[in-house]
Amino acid sequence: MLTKRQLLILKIIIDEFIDSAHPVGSRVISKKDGISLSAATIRNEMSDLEELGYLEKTHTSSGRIPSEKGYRYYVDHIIAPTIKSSNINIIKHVMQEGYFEVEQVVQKAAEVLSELTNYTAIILGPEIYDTKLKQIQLVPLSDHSAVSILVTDTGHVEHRSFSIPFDMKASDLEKMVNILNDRLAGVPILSLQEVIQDEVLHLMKRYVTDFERAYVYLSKVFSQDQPVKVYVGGKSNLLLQPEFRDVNKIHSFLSIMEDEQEIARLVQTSKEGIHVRIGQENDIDAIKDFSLITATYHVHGDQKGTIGLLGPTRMEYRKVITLLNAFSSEMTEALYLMYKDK
Amino acid sequence: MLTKRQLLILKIIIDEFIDSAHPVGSRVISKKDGISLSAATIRNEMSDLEELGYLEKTHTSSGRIPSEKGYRYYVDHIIAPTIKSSNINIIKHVMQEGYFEVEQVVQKAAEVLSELTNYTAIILGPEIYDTKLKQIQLVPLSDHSAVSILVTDTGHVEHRSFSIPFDMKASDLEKMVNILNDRLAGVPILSLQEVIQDEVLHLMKRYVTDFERAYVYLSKVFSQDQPVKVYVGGKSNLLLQPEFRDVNKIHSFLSIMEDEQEIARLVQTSKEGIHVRIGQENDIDAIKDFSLITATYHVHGDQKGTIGLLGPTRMEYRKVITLLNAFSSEMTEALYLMYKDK
DNA sequence: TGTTAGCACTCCTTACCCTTGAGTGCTAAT
DNA sequence: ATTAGCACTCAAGGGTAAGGAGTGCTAACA
Repeated sequence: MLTKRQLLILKIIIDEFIDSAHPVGSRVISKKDGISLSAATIRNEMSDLEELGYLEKTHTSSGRIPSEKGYRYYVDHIIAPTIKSSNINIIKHVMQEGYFEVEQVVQKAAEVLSELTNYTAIILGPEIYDTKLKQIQLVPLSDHSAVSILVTDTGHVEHRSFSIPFDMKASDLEKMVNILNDRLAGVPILSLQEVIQDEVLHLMKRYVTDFERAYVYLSKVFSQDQPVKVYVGGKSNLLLQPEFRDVNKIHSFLSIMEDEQEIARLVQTSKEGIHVRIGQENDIDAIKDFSLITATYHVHGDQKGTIGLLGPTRMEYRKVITLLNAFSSEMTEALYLMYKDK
Repeated sequence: MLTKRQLLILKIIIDEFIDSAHPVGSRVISKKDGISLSAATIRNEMSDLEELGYLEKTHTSSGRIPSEKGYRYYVDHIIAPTIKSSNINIIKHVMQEGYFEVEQVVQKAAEVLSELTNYTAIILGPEIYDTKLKQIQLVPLSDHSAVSILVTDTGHVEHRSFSIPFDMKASDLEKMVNILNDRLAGVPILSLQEVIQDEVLHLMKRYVTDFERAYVYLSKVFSQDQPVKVYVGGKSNLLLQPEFRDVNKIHSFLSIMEDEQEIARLVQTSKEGIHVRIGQENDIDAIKDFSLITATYHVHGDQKGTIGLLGPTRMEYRKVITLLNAFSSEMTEALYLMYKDK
């Protein structure tokens, strides 16, 4: 257990390092307001804190920088109790500007979030666990091609073009769509394939000539190729941080950011609420010297989305956590208003 | 007019510099195959070429690097005659893997193109000049909200959610959509607004109660917010080039790449075929020390798209032009096959 | 007249040394 | 328990010297 004084010194060092990115020396601390100790005393305390694993040195005679354990302690015990979900007006304002699409809200949130922090914002669109099919539409484009359109009860639209076998009758196609609409409306998106197999295929067999081949074409419509949508804001913002003086680091970082599904895996979490992952705590090697803070938001009660900020381990934890808290609830509210009568 | 020997030397210097990114000295050239001149002679020629504006020095006693005028000459007179649109098999293979969406073809092309060159690929989706409206659909989600869906004759789908005024009758809404479909099917997307104003509004006035307010809501559906779709592949690839040793350059480059509409403006051109823009020739300041090579491709004869590669002025012009030629025709063919019966 | 060898000169790059300053750890005094 | 003092360490920056790549010019040569 740390003494009150060690705690204070640890806090000062981390705050200072977060601000300046330079190792913090004993003299700087001794001059701080609220500190009436000499540099020598501070040095002793710092030496103890290093032995306990909360601080590190970059070389023998350098000042101290926080270790990951230090950051962890800082997040869990020093700032956590002081954070309150502040309802910043700007955010409320931005989030409720009368958008009509989830996409817009989420994209805007990512941009604003990144701008406010200079870190990279990553937002996962609402998951589709609980969305249900509202309607299937089929728009013929020509004799041999058509677009199929799926609409969910949340207003999300998926579409896909496909070819129609040469000898297939238009009337059969129509029958298929009718059957599908009749049977599939209200079915959760994730169960579509299953319900089709169990309940719809035998019906189609009865009414539709040559249905097997037709189904091969239609089934493409139901294959989800993109499980979650990923929105990223301010990739280049993060590169302003002094941590990126090294060009190789920039490149490896950007390579990761090009793979959306990798990003999704990175951010995804089962936990509710705020989740802080510091350095090595991250699952993916490539960002083991970054910190990632995520929060969840909700649409319509059941659908969950994730909103996160990726920055250097030397991150403004307090600010980011406060912001994420605010965004999480504002987004939930904005999306609730959008769907309140659906 | 350059002598044959000057031409040869200019070509060697540019080829060498493209390859190594280092200034080229007279000795290196004198040792090349096909050169039986001493370094001193080469030096005289180089001096002349510099005076003519085709070469530059980085400092008084350095080797030569090509000037932009040099690159321009190289592109126009040295390599241009030797380029033939090679039908590389890999490209054909990649481009015709049985995609069903334009999006997929274009996105894939951007990725492959960047991978083959280590430059950044930028592709503008087919322009909508000539696409026509196929159908408008309205899917009600609840009493007070609905999704409207526009399908074009090329299978492109646009959609938008909107709220329904509380006191509006469902039957009125249906009437509106019927009128719209009846009158707008086959109308070019770009003329939609106009045709609505001229031909549709007075019809609606007759049949639909309180149509003015309804129209306010519906009109949102017809506003194009994204004129062209932009696909980018391999942003980070380009950063591997030695030109990016300077971190500031990286940052300014990435900032540009975040603004899709800026990119679109950058790449857009009215010219058909291959178009090479070297350094200062580019419209936008931010990339005045890059080169941009673009080619056009076609969908369905009339729609035009642009496909481009952005790299350092020290670009592998020959390779890129050959590749773009090949991709341009392969994409045109792949997209033609997709739509041949529409 | 075109080509070439030779040489002095320029400038970049790298290595090395030296100095400076920030910071530590330890000891002894308070 | 705290602090002043001091020796020590290391990074960063400036200055200089050596090495090397390359040029331009001159004079000789074919």
